[in-house]
Amino acid sequence: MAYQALGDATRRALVERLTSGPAAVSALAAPLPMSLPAVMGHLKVLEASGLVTSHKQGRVRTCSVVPAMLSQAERWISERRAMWEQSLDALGKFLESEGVEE
Amino acid sequence: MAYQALGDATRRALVERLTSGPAAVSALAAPLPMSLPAVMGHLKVLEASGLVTSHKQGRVRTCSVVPAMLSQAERWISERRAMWEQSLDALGKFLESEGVEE
DNA sequence: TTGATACTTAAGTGAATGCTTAACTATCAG
DNA sequence: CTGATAGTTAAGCATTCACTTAAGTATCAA
Repeated sequence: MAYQALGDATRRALVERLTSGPAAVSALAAPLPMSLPAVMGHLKVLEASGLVTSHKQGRVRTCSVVPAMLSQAERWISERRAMWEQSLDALGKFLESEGVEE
Repeated sequence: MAYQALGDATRRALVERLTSGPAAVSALAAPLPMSLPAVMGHLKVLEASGLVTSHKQGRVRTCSVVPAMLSQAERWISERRAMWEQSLDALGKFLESEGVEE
């Protein structure tokens, strides 16, 4: 799932960087305080989760985000939130009964 | 961040269960194929991430989701997706220039 | 062909995770 | 008080993670 992939700060930074356009592996690695193989590992996770694609031309591998996957993660959360809001009445009663502030 | 917390399947199941209303620790643990201390650990992670709150009355600890935190996670993704869509033109040009199918 | 570039693979390490069982502590019911 | 219930803490263990360095492979440029 996408959350596993997005659970790491470095990978979120990679996704964030890629949202402004495709980039080569070394370009992605340059600003990060770690070795290139480490960045490769993160890209592999992102690609396995479907959030990112890449293709190689010559010796350069170019990566880009797959917006459909971001949408999917967004939808999961959105559905849960909607479900929760449906049961806000229950929450209200619960909080009252327990005497919790706010 | 919330993604770290949502990265685990058990914790997503807990959040999902809680979206239909508050529940006690043992009620949450009952359907899960693991020990109660293990579930406690997951709840601690969820609470640390802000996705879940709990309070104890007598010997029962009741847990509930914090919708604001789900919204925050949703917003992060939403913003990234919007940013990406802004640069869809760049992607189009990129794909053309690389001769990628679709 | 020679050297630099861009990535890839492999091996290894330390820390964090996810789990277990066992031993408590704190209610609550009778 | 006594026993059952609800949760908590502690110790230990196997696995996974996020890195590292070192040693490749494949282009490309001259």
